[in-house]
Amino acid sequence: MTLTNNTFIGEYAYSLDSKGRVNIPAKFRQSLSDDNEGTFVIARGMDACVWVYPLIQWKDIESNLRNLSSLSKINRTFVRNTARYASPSTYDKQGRITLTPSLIDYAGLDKDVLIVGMVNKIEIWNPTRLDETDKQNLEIDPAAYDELAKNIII
Amino acid sequence: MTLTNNTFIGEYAYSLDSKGRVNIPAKFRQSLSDDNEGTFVIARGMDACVWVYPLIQWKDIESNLRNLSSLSKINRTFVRNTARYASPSTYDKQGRITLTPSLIDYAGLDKDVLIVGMVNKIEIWNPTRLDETDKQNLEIDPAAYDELAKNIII
DNA sequence: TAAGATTGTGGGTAGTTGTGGGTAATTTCC
DNA sequence: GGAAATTACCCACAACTACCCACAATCTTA
Repeated sequence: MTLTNNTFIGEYAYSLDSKGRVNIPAKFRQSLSDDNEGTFVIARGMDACVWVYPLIQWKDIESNLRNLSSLSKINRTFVRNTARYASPSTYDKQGRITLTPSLIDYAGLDKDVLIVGMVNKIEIWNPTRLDETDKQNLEIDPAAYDELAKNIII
Repeated sequence: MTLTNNTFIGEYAYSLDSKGRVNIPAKFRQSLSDDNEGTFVIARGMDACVWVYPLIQWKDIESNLRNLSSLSKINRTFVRNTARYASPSTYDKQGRITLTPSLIDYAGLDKDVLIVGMVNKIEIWNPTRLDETDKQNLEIDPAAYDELAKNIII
């Protein structure tokens, strides 16, 4: 059984090897549509984790970035911050992508990593950091959830 | 794996040699379409860095500049500043382009340089200056920045 | 339950990439 | 026109990356 293309849910405990490689869960790979050519784009997450986009998702972002004129300083800063830490990575015959040292450092990744499906992208976490982030997020203002309720039904 | 043609993302720490040459990252060269004939146009960046355009991208800019009427003073200044310091540079068999002394001076480049993919162009930075610029950019209006991010980040 | 297929993990190797320097051709300047 | 400086082209090497193979654990299926 496969869900919608390029859709990722669930959580997996995998390991990062000495060469900076992590496995992409088989279910995630199966969900990838062919036009991604087995390629993801890895980038800095807004939280302390690595974001992994299917190639065609990233191309959307890229074309939006392309339309921002570099005459404006805020545009330059935004494009730089977004593109700078992003890099394409195709998975090998064993289904692994290679992370960059810079991203491993940013996310504080160690041997054990947690891979989380975020529907349209994937997150790679250091389990300890995810725990900490979770605790902080418990303090989210209930009013914020009320606001969210206007936008989504579950 | 190849991304979109003439599209550059990621960050690379390379070095400028005694002859003023810098390597163009292999991934960037692979992304270059054939009609560029291995040629870039190097120019002054709006920040304290060197901008490196693929030839055909630069041709677009040229035709845009052509359409700016010289009746307006700001147009004249802008066209002059843009065109004045620009020069083409073809990479050698090892994939390196040669920078002009004027641009090396403008960007304050030393041995260690940082090459940053900016989607439609490349930036070459002195790492120290980029750090400083990053710090200054913290003063950017967060609301305006978030508004930008909201429309682009997936 | 047993056999086969799939999946996650580790490591070796050959090709690619980044960097330095040498030499010949070209340009500049007196 | 000739010397000096600059530029373009070539070669060499070390470090790294991508690709390949191997194996154990898990899941699937008959």
